[in-house]
Amino acid sequence: MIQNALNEINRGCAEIIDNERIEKLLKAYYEEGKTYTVKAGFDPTAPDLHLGHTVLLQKLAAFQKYGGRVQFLIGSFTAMIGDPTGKSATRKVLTQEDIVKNIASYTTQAFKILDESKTDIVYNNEWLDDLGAGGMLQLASNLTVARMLERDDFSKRYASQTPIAVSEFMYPLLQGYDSVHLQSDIEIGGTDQKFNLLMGRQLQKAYNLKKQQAVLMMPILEGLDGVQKMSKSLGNYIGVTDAPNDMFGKVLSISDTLMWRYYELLSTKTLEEIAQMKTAVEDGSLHPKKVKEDLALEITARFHSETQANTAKEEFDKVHAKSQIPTDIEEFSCEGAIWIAKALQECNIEPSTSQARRDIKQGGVKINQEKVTDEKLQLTQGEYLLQVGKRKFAKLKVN
RNA sequence: GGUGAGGUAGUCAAGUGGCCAACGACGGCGGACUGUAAAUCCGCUCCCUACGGGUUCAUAGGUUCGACUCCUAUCCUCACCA
Repeated sequence: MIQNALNEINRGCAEIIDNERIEKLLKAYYEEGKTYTVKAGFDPTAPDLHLGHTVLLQKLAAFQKYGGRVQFLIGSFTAMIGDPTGKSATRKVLTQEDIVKNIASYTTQAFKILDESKTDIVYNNEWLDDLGAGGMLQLASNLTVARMLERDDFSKRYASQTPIAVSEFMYPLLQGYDSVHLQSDIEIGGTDQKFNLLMGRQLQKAYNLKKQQAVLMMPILEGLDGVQKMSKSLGNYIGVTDAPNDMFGKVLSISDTLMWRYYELLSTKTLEEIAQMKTAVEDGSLHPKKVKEDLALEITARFHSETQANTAKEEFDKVHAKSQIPTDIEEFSCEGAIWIAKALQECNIEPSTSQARRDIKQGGVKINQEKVTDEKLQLTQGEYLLQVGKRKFAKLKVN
């Protein structure tokens, strides 16, 4: 039993510090029914979660299955500083209203994965506000500037003379202090958080807590391109709130190699099942397309519903595999005859008439499934199905 | 504060008086192919009812028949020195 739980908890992890502690906690749960706390911090700087965040959430959910109580920590205080991790410039500071708004949409999204009854949402301003200047100084005395500058992102910024606000130095300390206050047993975060996570251990010791938290680090999920980390600013993300069709399509667009990584970090399938699929694909008995479809279905169903996921699949097959027309097409209408290039522009499927002409010349424009060859074509009264390329559609009614 | 270099299309980056709507790369778009929105190959890539016209190379003026290219001023960026 314990071994099972351990396996599931270890799955996909990049690094675990103090695995023994985790084992002991699990043992105490199975033998004495004692629960323990697992802390994860979330920075309410953006309102939307993407699959990269859900890697952590799913790990938290795994802990919940085995006696863990999640401390879902909202960095309501620290958001005002901005985490310097991986950043090359001082971050913009958020206003209180922004933070409140972000938190609300954040938690609803998170509870699609987490068990709400085993989760405590905590806000770090509740105790950090009261820390006071004295407490702050005491806290800061636990760390030397030299150690702080050892951090890659800080030293790079320092070397390149990019400004570092002193307040940013406080960030890891405050995050670590959260662990002191909450007396967390385990903290999890991304590998890029290593410094901050270890600070929790160091501070717990400094503040004479009996046990130091174990630290579990998850790898950073690659984005759709398979190279850079998934992030909104890079545009290579799958958002938790993405429409079913988009979500399904985005998963299918990843490469076959990346697909296995997503399986490991995002799927609820067991590692054995995944290994079996992998062998089957390698010896040719299973088609990789099928495997990827299953993944897309699983992920889409998690955030929407099984029915919606299946609809999305059908829709995808229809449009891409069989090059048929999608179900929902935006409709436009206009008065009087209209020039084809102008019509495409009006329907927002071409940015300019020049681009429209080019695409017509190249045979990329279709009306009612028929290729358009005449770039001077006038559309007279009637209804038309306009198409540019394989996936831009519009319906136009000419009155 | 001083000195030097530079600002060119979505990005990077050529072009140093007419051959420039401006080489090239990436990206993007279209086509072929494919299980795929991957890879590969081909084409396109400022706007305009368009074999022609219009507006571009930080901004504003100027020189010239003609300027992205020369001059002047302004704004911004970067490097070195202090």
